Amino acid sequence: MDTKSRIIDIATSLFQKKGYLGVGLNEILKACNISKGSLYHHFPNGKEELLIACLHSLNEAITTHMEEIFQNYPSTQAATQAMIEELIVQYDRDGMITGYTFSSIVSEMGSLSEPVRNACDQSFTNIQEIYSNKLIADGFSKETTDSISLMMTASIEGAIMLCLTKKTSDPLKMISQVLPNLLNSY
Amino acid sequence: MDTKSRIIDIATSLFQKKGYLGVGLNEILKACNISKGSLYHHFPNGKEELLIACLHSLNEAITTHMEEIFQNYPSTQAATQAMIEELIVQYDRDGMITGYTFSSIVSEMGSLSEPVRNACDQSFTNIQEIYSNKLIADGFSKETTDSISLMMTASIEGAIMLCLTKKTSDPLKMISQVLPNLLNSY
DNA sequence: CCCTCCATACCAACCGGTCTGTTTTTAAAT
DNA sequence: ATTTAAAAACAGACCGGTTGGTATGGAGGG
Repeated sequence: MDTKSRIIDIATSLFQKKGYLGVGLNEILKACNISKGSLYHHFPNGKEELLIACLHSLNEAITTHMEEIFQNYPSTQAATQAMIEELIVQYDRDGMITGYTFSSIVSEMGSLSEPVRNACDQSFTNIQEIYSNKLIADGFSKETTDSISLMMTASIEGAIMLCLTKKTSDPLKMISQVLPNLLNSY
Repeated sequence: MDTKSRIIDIATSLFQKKGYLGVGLNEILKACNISKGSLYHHFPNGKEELLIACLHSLNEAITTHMEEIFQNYPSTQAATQAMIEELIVQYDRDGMITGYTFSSIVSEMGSLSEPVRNACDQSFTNIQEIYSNKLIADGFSKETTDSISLMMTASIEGAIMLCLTKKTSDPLKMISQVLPNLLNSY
């Protein structure tokens, strides 16, 4: 794997763990075993450019992974539960959730950097669209689809936040149980 | 108002806007028009002690405010919609939501400082309990109450995050429309 | 020879925090 | 009521360390 991709991968993980401001350049350099010159060769505009590259990479990883899940399950409900189950397994194993959430980035940088905010916006939109497509396939109306997909995006994101706060995967488990009720209520 | 309370108020707002690491001590000092000596007189353990004081203050403000709303409305549904409406008004006016969310703090500091994480946990628990009490009063069963109140906490928190990301209050509006469906599905 | 890639020394700015000294307030003693 | 001592509150210089970022130079392959 080439250096640039390795930097992005490692930095992505670090940013997700500790937030943008929580990670220093030196920490990234050490984790990647590279020098400052190398980093600034691949990312001439510095840390923020790296962050945006990480967000794009993360966005693609999430999208492809979710699409794979949503292809392999017959209904929105089944796919969603499988996806949440994966998040739970990952949390119980690693004590954190990488490769899905970027709330920390948004809340830190959303008001400071438009490019960063846009990248996060794009990711949320993609996620919600995956829900929407499956809901449409399930036969829901356009309006209902918009409502449910947004509710799913928001509640799962919120549940992840609650898991990190409460140091347990219970919130995600509970959401996974509640979402079917929402789907059946339409 | 005494100096210490003023520091807490101003710092709380700054922390919510820019996150913990995004605000420097000097910025706080300038905003409060005080000196470093004064700050360290009131908070001998420095920045983190100040943050925790802010979280406690915020927790109390949220709790009392929500309890007031939930007393003045007959049902969970009405109270929740009124509360979300307030959030929307505030967002459309100020472009941000202060006095409710602390996701930024959790995602930055949750894994670094146990006291901070505990303070945030306490706040989430309090919020959820306000929902729960009203739901019980509405006649929901204990189990159902736990599910719904968690769903409400998570989805509203997530919706706030989406509002900040997308720079529109639409997500909160949508959640406000969807939540009644959830309540009626039990 | 040039261009990609990397390494390192260096920089000003800022970080949170400490220290010392001064002002202001409080309260007890006369 | 006045004096006085102690304590609370505040001001600002100073500190080591770190931050993100730059400039320069070298290695290596086409």
